Amino acid sequence: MDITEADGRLLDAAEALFYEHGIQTVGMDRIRAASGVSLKRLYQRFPSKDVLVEAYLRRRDGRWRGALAEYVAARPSAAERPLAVFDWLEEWFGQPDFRGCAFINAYGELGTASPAVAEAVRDHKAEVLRYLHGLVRDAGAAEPGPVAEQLAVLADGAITTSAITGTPAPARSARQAASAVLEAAGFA
Amino acid sequence: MDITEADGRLLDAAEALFYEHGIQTVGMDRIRAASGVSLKRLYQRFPSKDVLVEAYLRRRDGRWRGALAEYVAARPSAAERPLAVFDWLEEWFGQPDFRGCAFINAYGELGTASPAVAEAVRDHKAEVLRYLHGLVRDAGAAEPGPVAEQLAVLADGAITTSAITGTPAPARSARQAASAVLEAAGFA
DNA sequence: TGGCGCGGAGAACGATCGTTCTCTAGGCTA
DNA sequence: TAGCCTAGAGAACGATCGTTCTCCGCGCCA
Repeated sequence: MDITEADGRLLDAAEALFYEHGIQTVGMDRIRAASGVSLKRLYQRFPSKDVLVEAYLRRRDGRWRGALAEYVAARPSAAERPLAVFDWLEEWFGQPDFRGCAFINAYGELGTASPAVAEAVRDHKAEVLRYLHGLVRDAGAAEPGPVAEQLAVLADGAITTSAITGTPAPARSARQAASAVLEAAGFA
Repeated sequence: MDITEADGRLLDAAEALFYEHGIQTVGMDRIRAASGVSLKRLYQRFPSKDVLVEAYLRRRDGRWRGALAEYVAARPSAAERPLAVFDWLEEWFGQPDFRGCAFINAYGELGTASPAVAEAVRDHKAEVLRYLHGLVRDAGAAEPGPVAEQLAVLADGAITTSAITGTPAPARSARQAASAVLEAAGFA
């Protein structure tokens, strides 16, 4: 097993365990067991749990936004792409391992204690907002900023509400609200 | 110090510490120190940390919804009360100790591990939705259900977005989106 | 006044955690 | 083949946590 494979297995195990059970309840030894990578190697690649947690968040950020962007980009017209975000959310919410936003969860758990985690979470949310801003702009909005911010609020609200209630329905509520927001902003 | 005072001091200390630092990072001994109640008494009143956590969440639920309802009820006309919710949120977000939704944070941390916590969180969100439903109904909506769900999503989104970005601005975004939702539902 | 029970302070206990250390086996080089 | 470097398995260590126990002093009742 070379180093890149070990990194991948470690991050895969960390992501699965941290996301499902929270960060503090998952010990390093559990990640070793799930990944099959020895503890020595683990600490060679990620010198502390904090570093591993930040790496987990940053890799998940890239994958998450990549999957969203890929789904949305498949829509032929730019006008329907902002609402497509909420269709993607609904699919995500229906997956059995869905447990809310990894970043919001991490922030609630460690936002006070770990500046690195807090920054990774803020970066993620900023990137999502930037992405929504582009979608809204390309859909033809004169002033995309306020609309993008409203869509970001709706997306975060849908994620947390769905996580707690256990149903994908909030995605549809958020989509309907987003539709009202877009209509009020002047483009249907 | 009698029992009701000890309970109050314990719950005050637990609420301040759990909300600010998260639940797992705060030990029972820290709650003892902050409350001035001996460890023996603490365990007499709350036989385990889980019980204390649930009590913290349930008391906070009542206080939080009470404060919101009091603020909103001061609005003279029922029609403006749904939007007043977001004015209250904005005031809350501006307070220095604001750190997001205690229930979402607790759910992210312990939702998998503690069924009692998960249930308390779900109960809180259900009560908030019920409250919003009443506001929307009293404002004159023919079908208040979908509108109330959209407002609930907006409120949760505003709370988490504000917690992470550190500004009260998402309350205004959510308010504007709520206004669009209400307008689209037929009552301006 | 003398014994008794309750409450407080804090030590103690067992478990767990993040992190490091030890020991050993195996593969590469000369 | 002999020596050495690496890596893995897992013990070990120090800290912390939830929870319980010990010890002591103070107030109450006969």
